[in-house]
Amino acid sequence: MTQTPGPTAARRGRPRSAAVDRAVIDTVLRLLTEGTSFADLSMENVARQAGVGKATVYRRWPGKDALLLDVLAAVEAPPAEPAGHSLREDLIASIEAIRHRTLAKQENALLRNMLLHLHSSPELWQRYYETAIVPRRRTLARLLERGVAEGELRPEIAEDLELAMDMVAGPVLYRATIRPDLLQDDTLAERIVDWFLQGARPQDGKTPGPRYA
Amino acid sequence: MTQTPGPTAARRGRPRSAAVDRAVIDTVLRLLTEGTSFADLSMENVARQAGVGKATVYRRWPGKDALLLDVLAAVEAPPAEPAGHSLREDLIASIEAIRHRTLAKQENALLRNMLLHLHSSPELWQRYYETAIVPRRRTLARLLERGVAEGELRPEIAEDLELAMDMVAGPVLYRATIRPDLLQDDTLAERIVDWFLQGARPQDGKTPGPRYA
DNA sequence: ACGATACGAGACGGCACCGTATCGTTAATC
DNA sequence: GATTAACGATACGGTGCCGTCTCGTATCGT
Repeated sequence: MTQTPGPTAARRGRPRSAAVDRAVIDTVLRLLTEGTSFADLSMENVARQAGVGKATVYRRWPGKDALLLDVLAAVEAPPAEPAGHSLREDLIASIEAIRHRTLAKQENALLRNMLLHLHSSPELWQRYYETAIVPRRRTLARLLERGVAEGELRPEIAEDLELAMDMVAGPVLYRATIRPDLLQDDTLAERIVDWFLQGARPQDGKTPGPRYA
Repeated sequence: MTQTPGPTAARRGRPRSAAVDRAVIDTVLRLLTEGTSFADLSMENVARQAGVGKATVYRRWPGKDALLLDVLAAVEAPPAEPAGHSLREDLIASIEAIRHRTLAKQENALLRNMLLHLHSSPELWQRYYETAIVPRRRTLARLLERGVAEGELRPEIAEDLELAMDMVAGPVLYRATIRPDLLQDDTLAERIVDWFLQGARPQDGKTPGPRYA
């Protein structure tokens, strides 16, 4: 997998079984979903649970980090791309997608483990970030840019798109990580987006603006 | 510590050294700050680093979890309570406090470790949540309630105070956990609060409201 | 058929940590 | 000064994982 010996050259002998790769990766995902942390994952136990020889695992991956790298690559990128109706509806769909994704045990387990290793394993984090976060974020960015272009959002929003994205996605992601119990609310995405838009639309006439007491 | 044998009864023999408690807890905090995760912390190494006998540690705490419980209790509750000037300024100070706290390595390490064990160690999470999160949250809640009472914020905000708090604190906490690189901006708290207030103030006249395309 | 390679199973030595016990020493109370 | 308990140090047996290696078997190219 990570180190296929011959490229596409006529390889001799018995070929590697693709079923083994799947079995190992599926087992890791299952264990993570069941609450095992990265640290508690052992090559030994993974091999045992997958019904696979330990040497077979080491033949494919030199160690746990390399295996985890492939596990992250295996969680498929989301199709997403709401790109449909009104800005409001698309934003709601986008936030709702985040909410649902982080409610799923597997995604949640991956996220929490990756957050712990954000600093200690930059390579792992990089892979996770680009697989799981960047696509969603790009979708959201395009939505906001379109909103600005069509005059539905204040022009200043385009100047710091990162902040705008965090203003609308931050609340749900905060709950996803710190208060998962408050994530059940089905109307959450809608209420967040409406609130966000209230401060994001062009001001008609008298702008309230920062008022000092 | 967790299990002082005699209450205040005239204890015989050599008394336990308070310096040992501090040395052990300080060592744990140091190791965590240096990047060691909860899982990688071993009683053996903690004792060694603290210059303390292993049995001495076990005399105070039955295991790692009990020790960590006391470590969490040792991070002092913040005085905070801005309670000063305008609503806007108090909100900014409150958000800015969150930003600074999560920029500190020790707080950051604790937060990340706790997030991973949110589900697996509810007792630990409980302690951390009440020590580190609840006080800040209560301050923020009082601020918003006061804002509503004085007519600076829309009355509906009082109906779901949790959501309001997450709307204003979510963005910075999102960055604290997932995008620490975007947390350096000194004007961040101010911009978030102003944006938040723009959607949180009472609407004068024509309310934009949800607009469908 | 035959050589090459992957397979599951598991033995191997080594290592870090677990939690307990045993030293001689130290600092309290009686 | 005798008793009592905590101290640092260190040894103890036990456990789980590491990464390598060797079996006998299965599956491919030639």
